[in-house]
Amino acid sequence: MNSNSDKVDVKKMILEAAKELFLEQGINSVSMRKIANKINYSPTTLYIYYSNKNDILKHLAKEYFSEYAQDYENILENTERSSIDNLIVFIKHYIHRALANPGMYKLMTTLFAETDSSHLGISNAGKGYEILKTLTTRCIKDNELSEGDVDLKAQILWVNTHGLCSLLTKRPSFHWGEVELLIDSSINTVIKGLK
Amino acid sequence: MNSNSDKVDVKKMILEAAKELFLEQGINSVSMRKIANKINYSPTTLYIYYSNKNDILKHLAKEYFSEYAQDYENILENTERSSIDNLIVFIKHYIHRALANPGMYKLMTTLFAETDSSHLGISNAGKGYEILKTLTTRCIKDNELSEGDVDLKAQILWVNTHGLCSLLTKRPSFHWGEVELLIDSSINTVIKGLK
DNA sequence: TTGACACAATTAACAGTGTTAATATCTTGT
DNA sequence: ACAAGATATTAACACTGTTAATTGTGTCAA
Repeated sequence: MNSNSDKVDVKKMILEAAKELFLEQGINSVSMRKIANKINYSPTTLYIYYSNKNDILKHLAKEYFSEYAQDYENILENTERSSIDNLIVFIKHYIHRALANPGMYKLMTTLFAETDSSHLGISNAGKGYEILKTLTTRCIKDNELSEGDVDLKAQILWVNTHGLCSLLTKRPSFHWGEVELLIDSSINTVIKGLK
Repeated sequence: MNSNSDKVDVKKMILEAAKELFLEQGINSVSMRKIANKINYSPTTLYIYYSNKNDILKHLAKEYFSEYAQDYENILENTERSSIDNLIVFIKHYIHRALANPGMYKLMTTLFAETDSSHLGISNAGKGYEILKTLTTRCIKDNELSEGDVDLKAQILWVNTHGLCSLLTKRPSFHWGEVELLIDSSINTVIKGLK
């Protein structure tokens, strides 16, 4: 009785419709009924494929985090660049991914901001930091960064990276100057300080 | 007919009850009815004093931002410390305020993360950056930071400060080492890089 | 004392929310 | 052709933000 009677993957259809609506109207303005309407299904059908609204968000988050996993692997395995250049490439890649998709980035960080976020079960979330740490370790070994607590250095880099993503996506109307200049300068400043 | 028949300020009572509940359960889990129940009023009474739920949030945000306005003024007017020390004091003060009240800080930043946040009308929100810029200007004048674009330098400091607040409040369960060490190191690293 | 008027608070209701239980409708294998 | 299983729907519950209409309450002028 509905128009999408092809043998499409309903589970994926729901995810796509939800993503589109969330980006368009924000999490709280999108109801299960709206998602269902968009794909011409009854609201309760969504509960056959996902246990609840949060579950849909969870799957979207998983998708988002795993989407660039391969890119990260490639950077990790790169041997042509110097270790410090490789670190910078990773950081910039991370930032530009957030800026290219500010809505999704905000959605994900909003998820974490909620009280029950600790039990959200997003495994890939902490992966960014692990890569950062690995790259930092290599820089120290190659004498491109000073000796010292690796975790501390990686966390300082993370703080800077996250700060850039967070502020630039959350406050796009602020009178930033040239955004690319800010990104470059910020990264260079921190790395200079870490040397 | 209700127990709070003293001549208390109902508007303030609502704000306090709302704040308590929001911190306890998160914005979305708190309904107007819950707030009303807490102070033994009918739900619709809230609409006499505030135009809607967002209005309550807005007032809470205003309160939060103006609460420390005097502290900031004091730092600005301090003449005993060197300009660079004064800058550091401000940044640390800002960070520790966020860490002392992570729930409130998360609430405020969640507010900004929503789509309609630009029209939220929080005037004090951008004040932190203005102070940062003033303090940075003084540091440059006193030769404690290198010459160059003041806004760029202030924004780099802001990025770092915000990153610390955001990550430390939003991901308290992460295996940070000694938090104070991270804060100090992070600030020192950026300032060293800016010199 | 009465009446008028403003203020404070309430009841009832609307449309919309997430979610569940019970039911119907299709698809498939035998 | 019929049973079984998967897929989808209808109806309902308790709850949400919010509004309109109504009640009570206190103050002041006549």
